[in-house]
Amino acid sequence: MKRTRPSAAKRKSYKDDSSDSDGEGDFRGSSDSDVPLARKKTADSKAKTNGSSKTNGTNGTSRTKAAPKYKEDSSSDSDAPLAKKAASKKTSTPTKTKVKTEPVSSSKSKQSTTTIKKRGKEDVDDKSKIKKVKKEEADDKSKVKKVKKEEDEDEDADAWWLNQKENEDESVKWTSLKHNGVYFPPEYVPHGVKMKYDGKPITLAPAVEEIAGFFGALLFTEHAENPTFQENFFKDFSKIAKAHKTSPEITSFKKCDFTPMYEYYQAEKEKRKNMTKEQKEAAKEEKLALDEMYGTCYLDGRKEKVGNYRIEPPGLFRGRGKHPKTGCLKLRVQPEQVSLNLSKDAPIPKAPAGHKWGAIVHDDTKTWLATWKENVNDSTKYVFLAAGSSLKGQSDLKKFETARALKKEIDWIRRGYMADLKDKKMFIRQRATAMYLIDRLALRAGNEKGEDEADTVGCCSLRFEHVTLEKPNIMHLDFLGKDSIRYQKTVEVDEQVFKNIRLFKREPAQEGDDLFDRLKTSELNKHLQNLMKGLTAKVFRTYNASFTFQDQLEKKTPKDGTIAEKLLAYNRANRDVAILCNHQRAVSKGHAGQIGKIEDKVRAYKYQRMKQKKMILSLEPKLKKKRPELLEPESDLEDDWIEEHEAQLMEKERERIKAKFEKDNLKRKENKEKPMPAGELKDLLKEVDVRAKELAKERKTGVVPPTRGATVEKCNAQILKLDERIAATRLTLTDKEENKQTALGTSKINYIDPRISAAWCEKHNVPLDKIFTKTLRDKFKWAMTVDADWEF
DNA sequence: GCTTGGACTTAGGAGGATTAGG
DNA sequence: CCTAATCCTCCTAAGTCCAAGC
Repeated sequence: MKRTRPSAAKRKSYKDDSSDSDGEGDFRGSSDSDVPLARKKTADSKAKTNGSSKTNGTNGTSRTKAAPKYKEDSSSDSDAPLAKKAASKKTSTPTKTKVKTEPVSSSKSKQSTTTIKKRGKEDVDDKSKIKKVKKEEADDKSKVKKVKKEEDEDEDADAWWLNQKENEDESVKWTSLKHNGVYFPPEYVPHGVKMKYDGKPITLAPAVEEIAGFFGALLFTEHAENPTFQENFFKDFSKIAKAHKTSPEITSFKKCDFTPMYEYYQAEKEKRKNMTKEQKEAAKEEKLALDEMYGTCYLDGRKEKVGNYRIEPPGLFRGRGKHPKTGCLKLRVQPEQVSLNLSKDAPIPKAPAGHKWGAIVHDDTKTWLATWKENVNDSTKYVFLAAGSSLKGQSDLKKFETARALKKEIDWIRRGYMADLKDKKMFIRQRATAMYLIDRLALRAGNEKGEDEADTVGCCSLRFEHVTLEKPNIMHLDFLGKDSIRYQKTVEVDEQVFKNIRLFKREPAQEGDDLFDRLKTSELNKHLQNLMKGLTAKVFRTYNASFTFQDQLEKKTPKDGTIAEKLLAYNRANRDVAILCNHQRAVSKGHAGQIGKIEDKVRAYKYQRMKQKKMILSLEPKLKKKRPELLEPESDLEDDWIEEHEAQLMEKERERIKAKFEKDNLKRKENKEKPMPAGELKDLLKEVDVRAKELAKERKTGVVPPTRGATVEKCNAQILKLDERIAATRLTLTDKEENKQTALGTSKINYIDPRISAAWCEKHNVPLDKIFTKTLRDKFKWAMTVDADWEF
């Protein structure tokens, strides 16, 4: 069942579209829609949605709890917790979106600006454009250059992008398809390790042991600690245990102790790590053999890679966020459940011994090779071709061509929805407002979701509690999006958008009610299709991502920079896109430590700089007046730290001397010379002690006597060098900090037209493999033949 | 029409492989 | 050379969108 809006049925009765031609006036009371408790979701879940930002979470729960049931809409503007955010206000063009999330975000507001500022100039004939697109589309395709012959000579026949046939029936995906079926995970091999129940080891039948093992392997992970996960797991586990008549019967999760199994699997892991070279080699061989057998197929006579040919092994369903079914047992898939798709003339692969295939179909309008139903969510699983296959490549190309088509239409489309923001019909207003958000903020469409899924939203499914307003036109968004990733941004929106959202948030404003209460993604997409063939909500994401990337890349690339500098620019442009699309990753567990290390490095440089400065003063005391900056203490350099740092330096020095001494002696031995006496080493080490004392004295007096051969000039040069190093290290520091929770991969793989990257590499002489891994080069091979001047 | 589910893209994390740094 | 950090691949969940089915 769908998790339809609580008031879905009632909605009609009091908010019928036919009655709202009078615009804002129709938002009347009818407070009867009582929201099911199930709706009591909060946005603060999901540990990985960065604890740091959690603290200032302005989302629904806290405020709605306290807020009066029917508050004046104005109250939402002046909510206390938001007040301080006003600092983020920007007095700039209304369309500029200032995104304010984590510490550093200046770059991203820049990009939004550019995305936006082009609009509004040309005035165009709306309808005639549509026709034009088609023609241009065809032109663009022919522009794709002939392959410069490269390593792939014999693969020329595989270069589907060279002979793209026009007007081909798009629904037919292949004329011939042959493959070897799918690979099933090996049967379970019992290990006999006993879990404990009520403190005592308990014997389990293999089928039960296997499931206990699933949980045991996850012990001490977030999943195993999650109560929902435990509950779902235990329900399935105890049922199976009961069917196998364990004694005693397993009835209480609390009495279960899976640690023996946990330890067993840990040991297995360790074993795997310590495999000998030969064993590793053998494992590789095995994998290669499987790849050959199942990983390849023939599509229209061409050899192509299959993606996920392994049937998913049984295990515990690991739903993300607050998935109600997380922890449920995912059963082993039997061949009888699996259907294969191949051509009529293709030999039918043999099913595993003693088994039969569920069905054999010959559907040339489908790209899947195999499919089955999964038991937890009753969803369909597929085996598809790999990302580098022609089929995937073609749809990738099509996707980006649609996004490019949007680029040509975007101006009038934007003008259109901006005008619609004031439409009398509430439905149209909501639609326009949603389009605005999807376009400007790159939100996802936001389909309705079922009750037995995690409560996450996209644009059309936003609820009141996800949006708060702050006068004059600031909007705070805080909700869980796909994969329960938190979307938390503060943006400046168009005045009319602000007014509309305030209007949508009017009574009966209750937590749980939809912001866009009469808009569905299907209707939105239908409208988009009318504006442009192939246009759907997700195209805006693709378009904005690729456009932003190209734009930023152009601006950031230093024309005469080194490759490394250019790559930095590339990654920064990439990051802008990732931030736009809210692609996040968990902050790695070592992050804080790594930052600390780099900070220490900066401090070490500062320490050296301090020494140099003082040395200058010893050389030339007069400079105290002329260059007072020499007297200024370095920031962030505490006495305690210096002392410790020096101790470390000395310790390192001693280590170094010892190592060198031993190495020298080894050499002498080889040369049949006498080893140096141990006394020699002692003397060397004594020098270090002397140096340590000197340093202690310098610390006390603050005077650093010049080293041999030191001059003011040399010291100045040193200081300059240190300045540079400090700046550079600081840069990596901010870079790292900014990157810690931003994942660049997703946008690179799915949103950024690879031809932009290919052209850029060509233009700036950057080797392709610096930006695309082998798999990505393979996935994007259709895009690698563009000229340096290709434009998205 | 409206719902349901099929088919395909998009998503982050796990864990192994590789590279960098000490 | 060894270890830690980073990169890359695999895995499968979770979206989007559309068309079938009522």
